[in-house]
Amino acid sequence: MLVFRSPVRNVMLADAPLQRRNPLIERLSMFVTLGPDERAAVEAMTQTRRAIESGETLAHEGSRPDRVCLILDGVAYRHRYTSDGRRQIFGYLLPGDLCDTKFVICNECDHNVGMLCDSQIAIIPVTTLMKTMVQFPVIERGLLMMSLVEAATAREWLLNVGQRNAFQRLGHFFCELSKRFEAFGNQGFGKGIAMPLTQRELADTMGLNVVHVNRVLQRFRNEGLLNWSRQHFRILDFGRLAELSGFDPHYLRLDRGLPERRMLAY
Amino acid sequence: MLVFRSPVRNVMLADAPLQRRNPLIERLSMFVTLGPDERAAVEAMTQTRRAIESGETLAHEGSRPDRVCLILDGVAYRHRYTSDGRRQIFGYLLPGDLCDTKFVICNECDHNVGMLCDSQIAIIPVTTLMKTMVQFPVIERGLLMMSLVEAATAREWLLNVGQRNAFQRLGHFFCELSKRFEAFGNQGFGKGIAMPLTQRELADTMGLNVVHVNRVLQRFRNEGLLNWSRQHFRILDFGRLAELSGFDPHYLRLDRGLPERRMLAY
DNA sequence: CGCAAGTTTGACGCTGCTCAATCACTGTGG
DNA sequence: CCACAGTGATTGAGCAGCGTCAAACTTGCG
Repeated sequence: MLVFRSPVRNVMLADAPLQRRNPLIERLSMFVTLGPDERAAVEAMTQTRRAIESGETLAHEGSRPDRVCLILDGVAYRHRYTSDGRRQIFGYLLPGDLCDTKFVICNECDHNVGMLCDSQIAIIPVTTLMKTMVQFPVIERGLLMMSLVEAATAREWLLNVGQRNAFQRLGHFFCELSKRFEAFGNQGFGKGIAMPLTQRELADTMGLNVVHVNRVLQRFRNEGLLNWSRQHFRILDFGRLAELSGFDPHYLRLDRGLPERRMLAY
Repeated sequence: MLVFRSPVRNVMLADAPLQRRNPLIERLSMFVTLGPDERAAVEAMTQTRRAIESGETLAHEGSRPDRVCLILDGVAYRHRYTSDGRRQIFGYLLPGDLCDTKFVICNECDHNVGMLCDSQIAIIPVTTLMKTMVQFPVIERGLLMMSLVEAATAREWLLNVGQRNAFQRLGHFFCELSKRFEAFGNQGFGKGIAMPLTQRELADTMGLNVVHVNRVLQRFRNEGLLNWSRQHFRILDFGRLAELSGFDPHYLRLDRGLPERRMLAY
């Protein structure tokens, strides 16, 4: 079995040094067209970088952060615990995602953001972010779009957990992840995607139990739909998996992204 | 059995004519402090009013609206159907709620908004909304806060559906509704709350089945926690219900609202 | 090598779903 | 005034999807 690191990191390192690519610029370019000034502004805003270890917490429920973090490389996850100790995962942050524009306005974080692997982040002071948004409305619009996609994804997850069975839930989730990675131009896509999740995380994402997740994953394997192993997955028959699980990528709004990205690639 | 109409309509009609109260002003005042000019602007923005019947659709999935609707009186609900015909309800819009600021930016509606009873709405052209937000940043901030609370509520629902059993889900939902109504100063609160829902809607909200919802409602009744009958409910023991269902109202951000509202009450 | 974390398996049972019938209430038309 | 239909609530029987518990196994790592 092929072993590789975070696919995103892979791309970054293989194609160009981390310093040369800015995932936030790429992400914003999926929704808006950035001019040279705007790119420079995003670049400037994301200069303060920092390594962060797996398991560390980027944002604590109840805290009042004065900065926003950008995932440059790695994966984070939003989550919260119930009073009786059950965990629900609300979403995963991939490179280019921000954590969290909203706390700035709300003044208070209402859930936790933890790291799933050793990662690189950029730290953006709130004041800098604000100034940049005021000066470049296009950037503001792009950030707004990003948060709207996140909200749409949250609705999709609610529908997923509320209305679909375990098989469909997991299928839908993997389709979504796969599309998101694809949109970043992940080179390793054909061979599989690395995602630092355990079956525990999958369970807490889908409102299921670890044992049952395990059994559904086996069914995926037996039916030739998907292989999950050692935090790597590979969808073998995307069309069928999408159909069986009712997946429609529209809510991710990746459609506009593709031509844009092609333009960015020179 | 006491019979009354929509409690909100009730309050409106009993306390002051609809024209005298603007639910959007009240709602914004929960998050920001509006000056006389800003109130006037909100007032001006919401002049175009219209009656709308139960069952009508305010927004269609896939449509590209050029206006935003404000619920003045009545209840709407956001929902979407899966490809196999199951419905998930994403949220309920009460007087003061907007449907939908986000579509403006996204340019496309990703779910439906339907009316649960005969209602009154105000129609705000997007251009007017934009101008008002630019001219009065406080209003923009208030609207942003409103959409953040909605996003936080969506997360709470995901946790609810993903991690809690049927009893807790329903209990949590009723606690939330009750708190939201309470925040509007609903006079009939002590006697019960009218909410134009069938058990079918409750089921599609909670990711449950109608039959099971019915049985849980009976259990609430038998345990002296809550009465639900003919689209009216009355929580008999809020404290216990909240505890049993793990409800913590923090995510609704009503805390700031209370002193504000008191000031508004003269 | 030995430990810790994660995965896999089996047995068992409960929560919640399906199907189907009945009841209660409301509005309609004759 | 009553018959009737439609909608929603309620009930029962039966069962399956998924959860719980517990143990074994596998993998990675110091």
